[in-house]
Amino acid sequence: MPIDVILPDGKTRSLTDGATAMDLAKAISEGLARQVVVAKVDGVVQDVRLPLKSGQKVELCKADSPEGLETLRHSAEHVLATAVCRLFPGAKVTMGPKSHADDFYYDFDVEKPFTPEDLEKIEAEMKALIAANTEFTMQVVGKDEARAIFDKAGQNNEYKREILGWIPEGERLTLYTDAGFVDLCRGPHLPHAGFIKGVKLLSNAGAYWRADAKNKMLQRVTGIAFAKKEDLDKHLYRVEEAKKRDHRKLGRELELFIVSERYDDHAYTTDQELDIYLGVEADPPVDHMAVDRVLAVVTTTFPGRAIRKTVKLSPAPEPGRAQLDIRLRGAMTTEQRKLVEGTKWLDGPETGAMVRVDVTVEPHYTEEVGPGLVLWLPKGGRLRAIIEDQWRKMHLEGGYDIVFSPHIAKADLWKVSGHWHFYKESMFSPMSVDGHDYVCKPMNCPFHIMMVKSKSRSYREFPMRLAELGTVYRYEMAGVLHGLMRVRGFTQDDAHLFCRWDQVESEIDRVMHFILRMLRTFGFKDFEVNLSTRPEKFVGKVEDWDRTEKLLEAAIVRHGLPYQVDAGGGAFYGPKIDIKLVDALERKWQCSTLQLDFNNPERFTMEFVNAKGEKEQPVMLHRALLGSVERFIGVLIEHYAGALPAWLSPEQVRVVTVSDKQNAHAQQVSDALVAAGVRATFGESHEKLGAKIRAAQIEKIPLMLVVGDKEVEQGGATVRLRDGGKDLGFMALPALVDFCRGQCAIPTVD
RNA sequence: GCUGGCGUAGCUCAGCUGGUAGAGCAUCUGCCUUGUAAGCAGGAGGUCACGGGUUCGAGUCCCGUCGCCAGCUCCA
Repeated sequence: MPIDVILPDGKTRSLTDGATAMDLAKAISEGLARQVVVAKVDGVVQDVRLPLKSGQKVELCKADSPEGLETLRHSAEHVLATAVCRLFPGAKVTMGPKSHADDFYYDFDVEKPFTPEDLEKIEAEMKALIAANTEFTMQVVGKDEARAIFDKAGQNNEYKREILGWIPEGERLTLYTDAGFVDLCRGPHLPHAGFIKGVKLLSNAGAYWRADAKNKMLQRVTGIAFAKKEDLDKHLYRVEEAKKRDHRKLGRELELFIVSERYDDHAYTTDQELDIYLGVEADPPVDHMAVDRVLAVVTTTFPGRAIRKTVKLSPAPEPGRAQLDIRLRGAMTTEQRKLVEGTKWLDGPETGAMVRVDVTVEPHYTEEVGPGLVLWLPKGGRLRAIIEDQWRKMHLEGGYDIVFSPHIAKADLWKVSGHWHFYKESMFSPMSVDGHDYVCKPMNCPFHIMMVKSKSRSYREFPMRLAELGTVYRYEMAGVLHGLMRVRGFTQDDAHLFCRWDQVESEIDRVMHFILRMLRTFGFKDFEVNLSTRPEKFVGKVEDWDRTEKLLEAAIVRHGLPYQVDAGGGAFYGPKIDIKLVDALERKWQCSTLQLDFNNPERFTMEFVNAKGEKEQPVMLHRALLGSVERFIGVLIEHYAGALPAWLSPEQVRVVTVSDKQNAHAQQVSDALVAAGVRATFGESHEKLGAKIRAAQIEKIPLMLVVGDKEVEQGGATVRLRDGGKDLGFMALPALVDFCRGQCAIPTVD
């Protein structure tokens, strides 16, 4: 019996029963059949080898379509696994990623980590498999059959067994085989590997089995594949370009900021106190006994010495075991050092367990601020001040009130909010002040709430919009720190909106508009939005969630932005939208966020008096536009490759002279510009003009004014633009000032 | 925090199987008086991240600590 399928143009086509998408392609034309790599059946990607059913809508996708490219990368991943199995017979194949939208990877369990040379060999083997147009064959089997096939192929390993275990008994599963390598895989795959025209292995790094640090570390090989060689070249070019734009490199070169620079070491002297840090991994009562024992040893070894101790307690690594990590900082004699340094074991009735004690001695202290803490140098400080001034100006115009709160506060505030319980580990250790724990603030919200609570509020006062450039401190794990993008002290451009329910819709809309206006001012044009909805664990009323999720979605639609819904991806306290900006290299950065909060008003028992004279709880919204000022500046630097628009440039105009005969005039030009509000400089130099121009160009100063005898005589300067190296010719002083002011004007966006 | 790699002058980097610390740029001092991306000469700059070990001898080999980089994980 023939079946009828519907093509994208709406026409139907008759095929014999059991016909596949590949059969359909062949029925249309041989040329198409050679190009098609995957089918989209009723909107779902499906392998071209699978049979179609009558009435299905079928779209045939070529390798360069989004669906085709994803399939191609997925297949490249299997070619990678094939190549590794061929070159490293002992390698155990585990798993690749769920999505193949960007790069692909495969994790392997191997004896030794791969070296860069290994990667080259693997890539060469992959290219050979691709050149041979290695076919993928598919079989649909039961679980027992699958086990037998893995055994036969010599690819039965504990990982594959575990993966097989996740599949319900009795379910049919698909296996794909290429060049003798068989793998359990949902598919779909390319007809053959020859469609992969550009492939490159990018890196090799550790990754845990099932992303759990308790599991074995596997070797993850990551690569990228394309349907055209040119696309690969374009991609590699972009990677190179990203490297050149790295804000850490430019930040140093342009003298904007430094992060965790280290300079000299200094030896301690014996009149300085001895600093002891005890990292204790033990369960009570062993922990305290061990600490007491250690401190007893230290006080007898260093009699009369002032000792400052810090103790950090955490649970034992496993029951019955305990470990102490002790760091001693301070001056000491060689004998004292020999007594305390090294690995020791404490035992005996007091501790009740074997306790491993590792003592390290640091005889020097170092000139270093600390990892993830930024020093803004004069030029970066200027940039930051420009951004913050603009931010303040726009907020005051936008109906916000600007507030300030301290950097430290009692930990109680975050106990009230509930964050202490979940995020204590990510806060800087509390400091004890007059018997109370104080912490560096990890967020600004409690302060703003307390400002609202500072007197009884009437419904007439809402909405209240409290904005603050609040620097917060979070103890991020050492491995995640990255330039300005991920730091331990950063400034949120935070604001909290408090309003009545009847104001929520308009407030959401206002914020959306405000976010776009702010980001566009900084020169970003394209945005993507993510809407995160109610997760399984949540606080508040379901109807409030549903209501506000709809309002958020409506606001996104009203502003005509492309968006995705992350169902169940919201924080426990409320739904949110995140706005990603797209930079010059088409990379996406999430900076802005707008979030409902059904938790804090409740926990902080916030209320206001409504029109009927009743107590009512206000609605709270969090929002950030730039996200973190530090990170935003990092994004700006990378977006503009350091060549910031004139209004953001720390130095907007540099006056350069042909010889030092013109110095006096150059200084006058510079002074006139400064008086007109332009950040202009002039500095004497014995270099030739070319060298001065070069220096200004490297410093990425947007405007250069050249002054020679001619310009002195005519009372002006010749203008050169950084961008394009353009020489705009001579301008007399009044026109010159106007021109520079125009070039440096802050862009207006509606 | 975990795995791997790295740490030499302000910056970018040489420094071989262990044998007296180097270059370019920047900085400083002179000379040159200069026309749109590098004039010339000279000087100064380093406990080779820190600590310990092996060795007659360590920038080099080994161990530990700190920091950075890539990835994992995390991101209120």
